[in-house]
This record gives sequence, C-alpha cells and structure tokens, in this order.
Amino acid sequence: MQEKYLPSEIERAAQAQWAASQAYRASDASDRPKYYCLSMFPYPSGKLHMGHVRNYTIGDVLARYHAMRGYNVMQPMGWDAFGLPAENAAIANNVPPAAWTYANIDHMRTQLQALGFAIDWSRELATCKPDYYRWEQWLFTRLFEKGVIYKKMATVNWDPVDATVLANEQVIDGRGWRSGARVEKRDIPMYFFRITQYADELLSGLDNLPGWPERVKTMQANWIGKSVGVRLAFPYELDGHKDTLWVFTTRADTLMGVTFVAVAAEHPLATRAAETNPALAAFIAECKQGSVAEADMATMEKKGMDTGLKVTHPLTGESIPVWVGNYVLMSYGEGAVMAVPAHDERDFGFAQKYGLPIKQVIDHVAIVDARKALATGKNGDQPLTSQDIEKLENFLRTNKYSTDRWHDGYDTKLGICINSGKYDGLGYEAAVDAIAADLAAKALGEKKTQFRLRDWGISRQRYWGCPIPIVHCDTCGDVPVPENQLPVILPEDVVPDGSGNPLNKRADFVNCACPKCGQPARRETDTMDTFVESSWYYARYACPDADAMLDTRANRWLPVDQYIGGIEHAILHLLYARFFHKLMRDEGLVSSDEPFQHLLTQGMVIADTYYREAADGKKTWFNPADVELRDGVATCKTDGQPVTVGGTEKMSKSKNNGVDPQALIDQYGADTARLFTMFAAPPEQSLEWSDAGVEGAHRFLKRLWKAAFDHLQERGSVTAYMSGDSGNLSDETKALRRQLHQTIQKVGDDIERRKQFNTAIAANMELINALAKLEGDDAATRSVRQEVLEAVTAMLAPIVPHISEALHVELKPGAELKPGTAMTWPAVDETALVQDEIELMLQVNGKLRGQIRVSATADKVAIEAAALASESAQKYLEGQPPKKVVVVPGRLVNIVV
RNA sequence: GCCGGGAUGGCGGAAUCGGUAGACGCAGCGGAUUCAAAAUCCGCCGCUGGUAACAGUGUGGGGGUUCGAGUCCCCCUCCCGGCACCA
Repeated sequence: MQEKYLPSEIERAAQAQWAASQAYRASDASDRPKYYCLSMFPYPSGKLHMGHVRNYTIGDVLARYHAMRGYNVMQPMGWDAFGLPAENAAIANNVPPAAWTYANIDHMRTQLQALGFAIDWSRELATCKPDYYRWEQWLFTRLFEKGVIYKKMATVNWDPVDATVLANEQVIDGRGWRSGARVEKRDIPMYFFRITQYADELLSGLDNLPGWPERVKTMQANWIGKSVGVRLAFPYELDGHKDTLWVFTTRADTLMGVTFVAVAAEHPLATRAAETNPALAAFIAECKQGSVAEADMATMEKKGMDTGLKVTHPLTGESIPVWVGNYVLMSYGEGAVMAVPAHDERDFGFAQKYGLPIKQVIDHVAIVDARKALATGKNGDQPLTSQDIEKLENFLRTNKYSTDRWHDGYDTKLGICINSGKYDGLGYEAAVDAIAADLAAKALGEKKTQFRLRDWGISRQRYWGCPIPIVHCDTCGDVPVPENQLPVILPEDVVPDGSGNPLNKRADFVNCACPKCGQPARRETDTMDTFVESSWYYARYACPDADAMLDTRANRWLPVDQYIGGIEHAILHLLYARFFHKLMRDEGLVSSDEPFQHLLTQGMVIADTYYREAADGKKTWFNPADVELRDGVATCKTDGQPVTVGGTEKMSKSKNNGVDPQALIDQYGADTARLFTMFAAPPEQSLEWSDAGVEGAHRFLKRLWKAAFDHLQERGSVTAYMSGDSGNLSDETKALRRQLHQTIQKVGDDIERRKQFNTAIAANMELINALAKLEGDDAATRSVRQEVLEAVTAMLAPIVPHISEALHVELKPGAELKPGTAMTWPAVDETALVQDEIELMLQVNGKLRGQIRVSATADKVAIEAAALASESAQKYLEGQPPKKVVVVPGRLVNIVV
C-alpha cells in the first residue's frame, strides 16, 4: 500500500475501471427493486459551476447509497440544450448556437466524468437533437387536435427599435437591454397549453406527495391559487345598449361597501370609454408601456383615471363610477374588480389618492370586544380560536394603515357585517352565502371557483428552440404537421443577430406545402418554451432509443424515486413537469399520476464578492481566487492594490465570484471537492464557499488514508471483529464498538431519511478521531480496528467513492472488487449498543445543575429517588420538599423548588 | 407588492419529537517534532467576572405559552428564492 494519499492516481484508476466495466449501467430487466435517482439536467452554458457539483454530488450520494443497499439504480444525465444564452453567445461571438452548444456539452461531460459520478452514460440525451424533440412535436400535434393546445392573443415585451420580442430578463428598468428603447406591451398570437383544465388535479395531487418539502407544496398551491368566491354583475347602459360588467370577488360579504369598480387598461369597457376621451386614451397608452412581468406591475405606483362611465350596484341600485386602474390584471378573473376601500389595502390607497368615498361594512373590533364569540360562535361562523383572537388583537393594535378608528388596512375575514341592511350581524361565510343567493335570484351573480393559474403560453419568437409543428395555410388554417413528416428539423447553421427570429428569413424553412391541401403554405417559425423539453426528459431516460415518445420501459422506471434540483425551480419547472406527466398519462404513455416521488431542493452556492469602483461608478469585479485577505484588508494578488469587499452572493458571471471546480479537482482531487460540498452545509441551505474549508476536507481524507496505512503496515489485514467473537475487549474497545454501531445507525438515517450529509460525515470524523485514540495491539483490538476501518470506508463510499474503494481493496486484499457493487452497507450489531448505566442531566428550576448516573433499566420512581438524593439536588432544596419533579426517561430530571 | 424560506461563537454549521446550546470542521492561541520551515501530532477556544471551583449571561429584536423554548404562538427588522419569455 502507498503510504501517501495520491488522489489523482487512485481517481484515474477507479474511473477507468468503472468505465471499462460499465459499472453504472442500469438494467432494464433486473428483479431487484428499482431506484431512479435524477438530478435536474444542466443547461450547457460552458463550464460546470459549483452549483452543478453540489447538485450532482447529492444525487450521486443517494444513488451510490441505494446501490449499496441492493437497489437496481438508474442515474442518468443529459442536456437542457435549447435556450437564450446560446443565442446571446451567437450574437457576441458570431458562432451558430448549435456549434456553441455541442462544444459546451463535450467539455462539461468530461468535467462530470472527472468527478466520478455513478452515471449511466448510455442513456445520455440532448434536447436539441431531432430524435428527442420529434416526440415533443408529435405530442404537440396530438394535443392540438385534442384541444389541449389552442391559439389566442397574448401580451409580450416589444422592443420597438430592435423590432423584437424581449424576455423579461432582457428588460432592464423598462428598457430593452441592447437598444435601450422603452419597452412596449404588444399583443401577438401564441399557442397555449390548457393547464387550467388540470388545475384541480395539480392542486389535489400535492396531497399525494409526502416525499416533497412542505414549502414547495405550499408555493405550488398558492401559485395555482384556488379561491372560491362570487362572480357578480354590475349592469350598465351605454349608447342605449344594456350590458353588464362582470367582476370576481372572494369578499362578497363586503359588497355593500363598494364605492367604485376598477377595470384593467386592456378591458373592453376602458377601450370603449377611451374612444371619446383623449385623456383616458393617453392614460391607457401609458399603462401599456413597460414590461409585462408581474413583479414590475405589482411594485409600480398605483394609478388610475375615471372613465366617466357608471354602473349599477346589483343589490342597492346605487350608481357606481368605473375607473381604469393600472393595478388591475386583465389576465386574472374578469379583468375588473369591485373596490371596497374600507376593507382592502390596495383599494384604500387608491381611494385616498383620488378622493373616492370609503364605506365601512365590517366590524372587527366587535369580535374582539365580544370574546363571547370564542365560546358561542356568534360571529355567524366557526367559534374563534384563541389564536384567531390573538392574531386579531395584534392586528388591530399594530395596523399602520388606519386613517381613522375603524379602517384596518388588511384583508381579514374575521368580522361581522354592519351598515349592510339585511346582512347586518352576519359573519363572513353566512354573509357570502346570503349575498350570493340574492344575486343568483336576480341572475346577477353566482358562486364561482377561480384559479390564479393561467394557461401556459409556449410560443417563443426565437430561433434556438424546438420548432412548433404547425403549417399555416390560407385555405386550411393552422394545420398540424402529420406524423410521417416529423420531425420539423431546426436548421443548425444559423447565426442570429438580435433583431427578430432569423427563421423568418430562411425561405427553405418557411416555405412548404400544406399537408392537407398541398397548396403552398408557410411554416410556423415560433419555437417552444424550453420548459417544454424539460417537462418530460425524465421519462425519456427510461427508453432513450425508443422509436416512440416512450415505450413500456417508462412504466418500469417511473415515477422517479428521488429528484434533486435547485429551489428556484420550486414552482414553474416542477409544476410544468407534473402537468406534462398527466398529459402523457391521458395519452396512455405512462400509468402513474405524478412524476417525482421524493424531491430535494438544494440551496445555492454563494461566495464573497470583491470590486473596484471607477469614477463613473462602473464596478470591476475580482474573482476570490485573485484576492488576498490580510487583517481584514483585501488586495488584488496581481497588482497588490486594495479591492472593496462586497456581499456574499450567489456565484455568478456578473459578479465574477465563481469558483472553478476544475481547479479544485486538479489541486485536491474529486473526492475532496465532493466531501467539502457535502460537509460545508446541509443540502437545502445555501453553501458558502471557503478555501480553508476545502483544506480541512482534504486533511480528513489524508487522516483516513493514514489510519488505514498504520493499521495495515505492521501485520497486515485481519478479520473484522464480529458479534460473538471470542477475545476479551477492554472497556475502551467496547466503547469504540458501541460508538461504531451507533454511527452506522445514525449515518444510514442521515443519508436515507434526513438527507443531511454533513452530520453523516461529522459522525465518521468523530469515529476516526476516536480510533486514533484507541491503544493496544492485541488480536481483539486489531480486529475491532479492522471492523471500524471497513465500516468507515463503506459509510463514506457514497460520498468519496474513489478513496473508499481504494482502501476497501487494501483492507480486504482477498476480496475481488466489482466497482459500485462489491461494497455493501455495514449492518448494525445490536449487542454492541447495549449499555448498563446511563447519565441523566439534573436540572433545578430548568437550569442545569449536575448529572446523575443510574442503571439503564431504572424506572421513574428510582430515577426520582436518585435525583433527590444527589448532592446537587440537596444543595438547592435546602431541606425543603420539592414542588414538583419532572422525569424524562433517558434524558433528564427537573426539580422545581 | 404578493408567495415561500432564512437569521445560532471570529467563520461554515450541530442540537432529528419542547429536554445538556455550540457536535464536526475552519480560523486563532499555546506546546511537541524540526537546524529551520512545511506537513504532522497534543492541548485550549461563546461572552462577562473570577487564579480556580464556580456564578451570571447568551441562539436577529420585542412579547407570550411551559417545570423547561434555538425549537411552539403573536408582532417587528434584515437577508435570500420565485413571480409565468433566464434556466
């Protein structure tokens, strides 16, 4: 055995052996239980970044652990290869996106292989290849014919100078990123997936996902945003024609407090009013400037203008003014809202600004004053809980929006109706029911379930994406491309220039014959949202060579047992993939209802930032690798001049704070990179980069290597100690065995259930520290040492596979090593865990005041007696009997004096 | 703005079901080894007071529940992720 730990040597050898033996090829026909472990595939941006290393190491740990547990593991890898960055690179470097993308894939594959991931490379796929996207096109045509995909107008960001549609990312402070022109909203025809048809199932399906983090399920539920409310009508008369303005509200109980209604700038009523009102037309035009991003819409100043039109209150017959509000979204509900300034914060602000009346119709104070509601439920609904009361009291005490005694500024349903005629005294539910019934009787409203979720628009006016398989024919209309003409191949030799979609200029692509009538027709040049490709790739891995979208192998592998990826995908990607799975199910392609059984959302990798600011305010960012820190002063290594310390932020190109994993692998080896990323933080938290921490991880691997070397050096390997072996173990050796088997228990639980690898590693470090302290060279001690080393290398194998396998071979020279399969997870020896005496904490009034030792089998009475008899207890009792004694078996005794 | 999450020593983090706060690692300090250094090994290490034993205090801030709160409840501050055309 080599005395020195030489990572590059053992890693090269191990990886060569894994490749030669196809060690990680998943069997489609195994009778062992399957474990499909999937990490979100990367966008081939150029180089691997630390976020990738973290993501794929987490997946690899779980994959290798389950392999050691006897599962038939599949861990595939592929490339989310279509996307905007390739077009940006094309504009900057004058290379076709395809060439750029394929070069990146080749480089990044090499990097992934250098990290030693147990990936089945035979299943590799890239979404930009026709043999992948042809099936996406095939499904598109089927869904189009079924009506699940349809065409309608939708609003996009329009750059009037570059004459191109901009992504939200390309709109900076309301202007186009390249032209600097003020961005406008423009309506264009687009294809949509009818995801709202599946809204209820996407919501209720969350209940069948116990393996998903609660926060992700909550975010998805809120995104889908199911709300039960009332759709109601405000009748009006315009130019002698009778019509109605519909609104949706979840607060029909406040209907008697409506003082105006507000419509979106795009609302037909606003358009009508603007025809004869130039000031209003100008205001509507102003509303149509700026980006379509909802975050921008929601943070801009609330503005409005009176249309001069009036509608009639459906119950009171009052005349209500109609305003245009820039905060009303045309895409939600009816594009119009009833405004109740007394009980809605936004309406309140708007009414204040424009001097509109405010009418209180809910009394919250009454409920707090009358605490009887707690007992009797007299608010008309459920009795209030003490938590409701506390919340309400706090809210009344702390609200900041009040301009007078009763305005609350919050939207809370805890209250009773006042100033509402026949509805006075009713609580939320009772009032909504009564008002909905009265509206229904007049045919002016009904209860309605509304979703916040909108249909998924997938048309992109971009080149580097999957072509939408539609042909536009003057006589036949939009005709889906028939199956025998698929795929519609995207030409790969195109270099976009940033002004519009270059496919429009390719006559050979655009001009075609109508599949129906044979007449000359035009091919659709829009491509699909890249989220479409990433919505079904997990299924294609099961059968990457199938001559169909999916074959029977899909159901063998699906659902994915463990999915791992960034928290930033909590809503969009994961919701679209769930939706697509249901689409494929309804097409008979898969039989399960959900694609991902367990989900792990990994945190970001962050690092310090350093910069220098020029006179004009422009910042130059320095990479942490080029910065030296001494006594809190940061200097640039190349010129020795100081740099300013910025915040700790997500590793990014723009802040130049990325750490290149390649340099790390070159210097310390893949195992150190893997160990550090798993040790520095639990997977779901953000991980702060630290060069010193990497040193520490490397040091531990050297210690582990040396521990094995020292053990083997003197007399070679021995048979590991097993329960029931003869030979007297010293107390110290027994204690070490107990620690070992406690650790085996803990590490298995940490990896499998808790997915907290940092504590699993720490437990192994403690074990190696304890082993270093164990003295003695008799046969029994040596066999326990062998047992510990074999177990530690096995427990660390999922995390640092190269060194673990190398040590495994040294420790067991006779054993033939089949990579990835020869090592099995160590078993817990229950007899090693038994303890005669245990230590309990002794508290007096909840403060730690000492310890007591009791027999492991002592009952509560015996423990209490021992506690009271102890010196520490006597000291604090001062002869008085205790008020109370709390005994928590196995933990502590608390004496209250 | 809305939805979700987070805040614990000098730093990354641990404390799994309300029960010893600070495991493990990094940095630092002291020592051994060395001609010297690197590497390695041993010891100390929340804060305040004390030679020490020990006492007090301490998990972003304020309040509450409990024998007992980092953990549960209410309010607040700051930071991060998402907001439908970045992926």
